[in-house]
Amino acid sequence: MRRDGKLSRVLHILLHMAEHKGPVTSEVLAKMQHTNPVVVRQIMAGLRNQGYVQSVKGHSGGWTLVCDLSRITLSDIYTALGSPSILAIGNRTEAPGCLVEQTVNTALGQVFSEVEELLLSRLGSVTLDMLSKDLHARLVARGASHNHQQSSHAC
Amino acid sequence: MRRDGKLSRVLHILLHMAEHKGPVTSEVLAKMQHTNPVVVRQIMAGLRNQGYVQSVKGHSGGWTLVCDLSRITLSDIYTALGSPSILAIGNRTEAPGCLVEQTVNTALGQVFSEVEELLLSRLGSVTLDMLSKDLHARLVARGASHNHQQSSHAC
DNA sequence: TCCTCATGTAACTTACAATATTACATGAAA
DNA sequence: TTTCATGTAATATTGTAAGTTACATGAGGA
Repeated sequence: MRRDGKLSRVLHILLHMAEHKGPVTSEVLAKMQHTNPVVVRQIMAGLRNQGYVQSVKGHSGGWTLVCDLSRITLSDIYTALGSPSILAIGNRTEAPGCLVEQTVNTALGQVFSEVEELLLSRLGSVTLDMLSKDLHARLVARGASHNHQQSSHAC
Repeated sequence: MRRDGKLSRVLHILLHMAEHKGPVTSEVLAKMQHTNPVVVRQIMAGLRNQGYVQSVKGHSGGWTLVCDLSRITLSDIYTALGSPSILAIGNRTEAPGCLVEQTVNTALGQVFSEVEELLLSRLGSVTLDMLSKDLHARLVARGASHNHQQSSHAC
């Protein structure tokens, strides 16, 4: 099954923006992800609507972070992306009136809800700030203590 | 993303078989699920390999349960199906050397593992027997206390 | 003013995995 | 020996994420 990579992708983008002074264009972000600028804009649209980032058109335009990283959790981001489906397995509903199907779907449905709840709660316990601090620790560990302008995560 | 419905499907099949004396053909099971007999055989192959069901060819052949329902959990079934992917969201690996990507993937990876662990543990806590008892409770609740031969879950 | 840069978005194409179908082989019972 | 049923490979269909194209909008700069 094909897995939705939007969350992973947008976090990569946000961390990059946090390291960068000034706006970043969709084209730069797209190159970083080996994808298309339009895909970047589509993903970022949700974050813009929530006010987490800002986009500016024209010369020296692009995307800028406009939020406090310590106040945004991964579940906020997940929600801004439109809460894509979490589970790759699900219930069939071929015979809605069938008691057997109802039995199965109720049992599985309870398990699935519990799992989704855990996922959201775990995502809610991680802030972007925590990820950013983790990134800096990795940069130091790699010995990449140059200034950020020509930082070592060109990707 | 398209969700894998094998687990839901195979549980429906197993509960049906539990209600039925004697072998059931793939064709009957397929009609019940509004699908194709070949799909049923493919799904059931995994269960047969684990010894949970038996298949017999030719006249009055078909599928039979050959296990104690109280000793088989939903996670056993899930495993017999080949442990299909659980999560619909995942990490991208466009830039494996990138520290940003490593940071993001590590954080998400931990969450994902925890979630998968919970799912397997919850599936492991439900036996087929429990589902079967639940089904009977529903049959009684509907007032379908006729004999099982012409039971009300024709689907 | 006009040109260039950048986003905004709809429409369309591609890629891929789950499901469905076809075709034919195998083997058991009537 | 005919019929019924499974076993399985090969192929087709379908649903969805991702990628692409095309064009509109709007903000500087020459």
